[in-house]
Amino acid sequence: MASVYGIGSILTDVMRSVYQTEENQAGCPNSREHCSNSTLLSTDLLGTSSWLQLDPRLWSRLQVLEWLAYHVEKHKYDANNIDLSLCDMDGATLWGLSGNQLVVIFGPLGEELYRSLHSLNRASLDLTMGEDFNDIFLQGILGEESDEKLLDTVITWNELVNEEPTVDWKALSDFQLSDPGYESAPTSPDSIGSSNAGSLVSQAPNSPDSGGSESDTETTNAQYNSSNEEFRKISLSNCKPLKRGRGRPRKVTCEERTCLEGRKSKHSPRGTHLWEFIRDILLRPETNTGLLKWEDRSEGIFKFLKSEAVAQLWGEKKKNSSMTYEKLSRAMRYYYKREILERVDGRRLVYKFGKNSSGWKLGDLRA
DNA sequence: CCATGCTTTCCTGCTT
DNA sequence: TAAGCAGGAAAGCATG
Repeated sequence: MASVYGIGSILTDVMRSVYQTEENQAGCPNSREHCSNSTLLSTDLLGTSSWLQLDPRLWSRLQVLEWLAYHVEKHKYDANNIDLSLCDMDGATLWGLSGNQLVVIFGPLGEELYRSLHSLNRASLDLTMGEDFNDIFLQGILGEESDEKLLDTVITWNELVNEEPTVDWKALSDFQLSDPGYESAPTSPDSIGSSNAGSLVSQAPNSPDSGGSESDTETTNAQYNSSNEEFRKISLSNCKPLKRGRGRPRKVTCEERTCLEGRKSKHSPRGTHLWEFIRDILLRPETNTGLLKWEDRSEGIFKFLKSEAVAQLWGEKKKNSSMTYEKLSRAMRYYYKREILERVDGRRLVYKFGKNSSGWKLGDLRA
């Protein structure tokens, strides 16, 4: 059993190995830490590391190890509790892991690692994008139960195929990076989905909620959605909603309701609002494939280019296949009163963010 | 259980 | 004529 401080030498070896690999692959890149192994190991571990200055998702494998070593040292954590074979990942992969996954891998230290990772990211993003963006990113980390199941699944699969019980980081990464709650919500086969081709989520008709109110239900979503149409057919025959004059009829049939009942979030933070959904499509070019465009970026004026497609995406997000632009626009009009949106008279499909909206201004993103 | 906020649905009338 | 807009009414649903 290695001593508490044994992690130093163990990680040193791993880091040296990674360092050599990276150096061989990319030469000796730009920074001091890549050019002086001894310097890196002696000083960077504790406090002045290159990882500290970077968004964690941009970390190299080496920087991930630096970061790990720093926390192991800092918390005098027993290195024997860590399977170093699981530490070989870059920052993007690391970022994709949920808190539970980090605990599974790193034991009690996982919690601290998770906090550290995301506080670092918050600090980094605060410099560049503003709080709203941070919230969006952080909200994507909430689907822990399903993540844990996925982790189990991946490990079990590897064991089944007689490999070392290592984690398929690529699979985990793909899942996580495409799963971050609301971040990846806008996915549909004919619009945004193409930009996410290959991800697990992009192939599913729905996507999680930014606020987490749905994010912990994703494990069951695919199951639910795959049988959704069947539920509809069955329910039409024996559980029709009662007729009424005006107002909102039941959206979910009784079977669907039964199916969904186990999916409620225990602690749903604020859900995603429509205006935030719209805003984030506008702000994220990779998901905005001709759906919306800025008419006047500085004034917050934007236009629907594919109104029905946006409505479909909103419907997907809200698990509502009957969403239309007409309904969506009604919700948009309610924002006028709350001054989240302002009217743009005489222009069809054009809206303007109001003073009670946030996160879209260029100043917000830079502040 | 209740109040509240945020939609969602339906509707009528109007405008483009 | 179709599509979109405006806004009232009523209901669903999550949350506190």
